[in-house]
Amino acid sequence: MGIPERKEREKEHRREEILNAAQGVFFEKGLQTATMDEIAEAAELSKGTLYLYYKSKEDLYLGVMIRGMDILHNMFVEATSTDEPTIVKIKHLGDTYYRYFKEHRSFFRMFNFFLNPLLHTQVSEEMMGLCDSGNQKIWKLVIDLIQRGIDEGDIRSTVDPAECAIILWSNSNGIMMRMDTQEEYFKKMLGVDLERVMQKSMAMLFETMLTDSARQKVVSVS
Amino acid sequence: MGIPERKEREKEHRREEILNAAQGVFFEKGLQTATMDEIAEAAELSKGTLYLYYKSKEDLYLGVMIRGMDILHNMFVEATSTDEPTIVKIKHLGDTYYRYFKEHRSFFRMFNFFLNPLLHTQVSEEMMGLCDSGNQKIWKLVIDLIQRGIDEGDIRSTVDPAECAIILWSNSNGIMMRMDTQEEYFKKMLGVDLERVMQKSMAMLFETMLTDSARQKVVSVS
Amino acid sequence: MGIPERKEREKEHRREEILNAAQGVFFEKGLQTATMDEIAEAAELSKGTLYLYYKSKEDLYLGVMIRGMDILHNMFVEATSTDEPTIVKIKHLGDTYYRYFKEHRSFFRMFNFFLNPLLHTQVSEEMMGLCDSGNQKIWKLVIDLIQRGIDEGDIRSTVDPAECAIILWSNSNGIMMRMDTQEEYFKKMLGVDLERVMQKSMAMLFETMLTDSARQKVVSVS
Amino acid sequence: MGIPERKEREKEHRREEILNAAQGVFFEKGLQTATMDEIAEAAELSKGTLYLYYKSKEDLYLGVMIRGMDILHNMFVEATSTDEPTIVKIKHLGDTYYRYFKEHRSFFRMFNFFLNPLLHTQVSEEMMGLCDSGNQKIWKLVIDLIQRGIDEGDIRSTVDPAECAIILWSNSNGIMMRMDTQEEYFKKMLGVDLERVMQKSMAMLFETMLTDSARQKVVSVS
DNA sequence: TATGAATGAGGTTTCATTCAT
DNA sequence: AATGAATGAAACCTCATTCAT
Repeated sequence: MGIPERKEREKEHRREEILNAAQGVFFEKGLQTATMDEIAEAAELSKGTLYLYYKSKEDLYLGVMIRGMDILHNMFVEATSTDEPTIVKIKHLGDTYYRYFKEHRSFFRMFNFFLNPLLHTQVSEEMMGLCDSGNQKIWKLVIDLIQRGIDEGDIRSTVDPAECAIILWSNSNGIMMRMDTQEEYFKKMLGVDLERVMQKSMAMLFETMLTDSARQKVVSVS
Repeated sequence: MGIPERKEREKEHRREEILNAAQGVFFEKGLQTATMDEIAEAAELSKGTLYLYYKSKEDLYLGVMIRGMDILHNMFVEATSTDEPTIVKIKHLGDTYYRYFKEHRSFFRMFNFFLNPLLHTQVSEEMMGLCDSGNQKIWKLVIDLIQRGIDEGDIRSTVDPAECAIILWSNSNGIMMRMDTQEEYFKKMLGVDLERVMQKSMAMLFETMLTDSARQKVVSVS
Repeated sequence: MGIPERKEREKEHRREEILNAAQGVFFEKGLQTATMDEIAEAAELSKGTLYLYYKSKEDLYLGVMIRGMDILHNMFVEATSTDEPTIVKIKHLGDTYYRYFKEHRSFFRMFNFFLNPLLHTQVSEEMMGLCDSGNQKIWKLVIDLIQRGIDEGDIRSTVDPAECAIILWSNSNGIMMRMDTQEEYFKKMLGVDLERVMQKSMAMLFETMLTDSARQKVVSVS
Repeated sequence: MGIPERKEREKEHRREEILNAAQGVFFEKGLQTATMDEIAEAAELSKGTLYLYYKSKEDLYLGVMIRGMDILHNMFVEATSTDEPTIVKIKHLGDTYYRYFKEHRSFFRMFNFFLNPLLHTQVSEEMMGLCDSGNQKIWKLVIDLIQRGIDEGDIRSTVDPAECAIILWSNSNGIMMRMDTQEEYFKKMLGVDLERVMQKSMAMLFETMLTDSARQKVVSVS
């Protein structure tokens, strides 16, 4: 009794070790450039063994990406585990996503990279399922919070919480992608400081969602 | 008399034919999966000839992408070549970008794909220069129009036109990227119609930029 | 017990098989004309496997060449493992090199071909190291023997053994290169028998090195 | 009358220009690495035109090489156009060849490179003929001079002049080839100064050829 | 005569994946 | 469970030579 459990634990442990190795390689090289040889070497395992635990290179990539999603989720949970007003928490979510971008740039990149469907043709369904549910968890957290903002009267009742979440995310994510790869270019070409742009646009979007009564609270807080 | 000119025309024509072939292949397969063999076959030319006209696969890719940028630019020019009020033209730009997304999806994808710098290491400087200038032309057009909106008193003078353009674009582009690959998914998972989201978010952003006096004009127009 | 050893043996065996195949192709076609496809086919292996064992075509070439150097070294060792007088052994070295030229012509060619540094840019450092040390071993053997000839009073003490070795080799090697490619040509054009030329020139060089006392020994021997 | 001659002159002039261009490229890159494109560009002509004047890249290579042979021949003629004793002239030939090696290194290399028959499969018969006759002219000059040395009683009558020429050339050429590519290597590995080796070996060979009476002349001269 | 566009076979090398052990 | 040798298709690119104009 307990032997299969131990085996299971060991297997899980090995999966994590492989993921550690893959993470290092993917961070440095990206999906296309990374090779299974490099990952195997980093994991101090044979290439064959990798395939024992993950069905394809892309599955491995997704495995790492899911880690990144978990990190973001945890950061979101933490950011909203205070006893501040909901409206402030929502603001914190935005800040937190920006912090995620800054501190976990490689995960941010992986995530955006993988949105391109042409680039993952070998993903297994299981992995895709895991990925979806991780994704969903995050959206749910954000949407629920916005809903609560509505319920509490700080966000206009005309706002659809899911739509709102998407807008906030699309906007900030879009700018961050530019920050990631073209911050200099925008600075030179248009004389624009992307970080400031993001702050302003987020503020702008926030404000349009707030009820009149909420606006004053936020002003006094920030 | 005119022989070198004809030669030049023929050469340009051949470049276009190659681009046609490449476009078909890239649209279907993407940069990574497409092969020079396929493009050569589609162009009914030898592979060597391709390299006579374009220095690398990535240059060819950029060549196609620049077509897409030209198309967008032309659509923008057309959309603003009316005698409507500036503020309405700005609104049209947004609609036009959405139409571009709908009607020239593959170009839209190429463009977003190429923003990832990891994926183009073989681009020639000339081609990159062409690409940059095409890009710049579009930004300039949008920014100039916003500036005019400010000058005419319809857009708040506190708005920075470049920042404003970036915000509008980031937001719409971000949502379109989701529409492109995950429209169904968002519908199922969150019950959200992304198209509606985009319309709403654009409207929202627009509104925050308008001066009080302008708001009434727009309302009466739309 | 013994399993890793057997694996190692098999691996070494495979390396040898590949070298066998490469040798055949290089002998026939030379470095430039030989293709990895041909070698792979000759080895009845996939091209990829070749690269598993050798890093480049040039490494493979060096691998074959090192065989040739080993053969020559062994012939030299054998030629000097008699109990004849040193001075006679030195003479035997010359004869042996000529026999090497006759019996291992292709190796002789490879060796001379590879002296041109323009033609090998892809050689790995390991392989180059092996090559150098093989080369050195041969020079050492010759030089040591000449030194011994000096010590024993048969070769003049004014002779520098390394210089002497170089002179002997340059001379014979130079003539052999002509024999290899232009024996007929010299016969027709100048009525000269290159083989005889080589014998004579070697004899001439030998004689100038000998001490007076040694000359009589050699005369009585040959 | 005169028009065909002028045409012929112009054609010859164009051939020379092409050769100038080819020489520059071959000197820098060697036969294998040089491309017809580079040569065409250097010649400010189209690639097609090159083939109008020379049948193949290798013919072009030979064309350049023949220039080098002419240079050497001229240097030899000049070196022997004095009123010094024949035996001194012969010595001068050796020095001249060394000067050729030093001052026209690229020609020296071309010449030795082209001795490898595997590397010229596309040479036309005409070109090969030109090459042979240039070669022959040089050998003849040397051999004739040696013969004169014999006739004048300075070189032993047992010496065959052609054989002697070959020996002298093989020896010096062999050492020069090492000097060209491995001078450092020999210095480090064996502590040998190749230049000194060459001087010594040449001196040694000379001496063995001289009659007793001639030896004293040389001593007094050098 | 001169052009230069077109060819196309061939070059080496890479790497995700499989499978016998 | 783990290995790692083997695969083989495909990748991008080059370049001597030809030929229609």
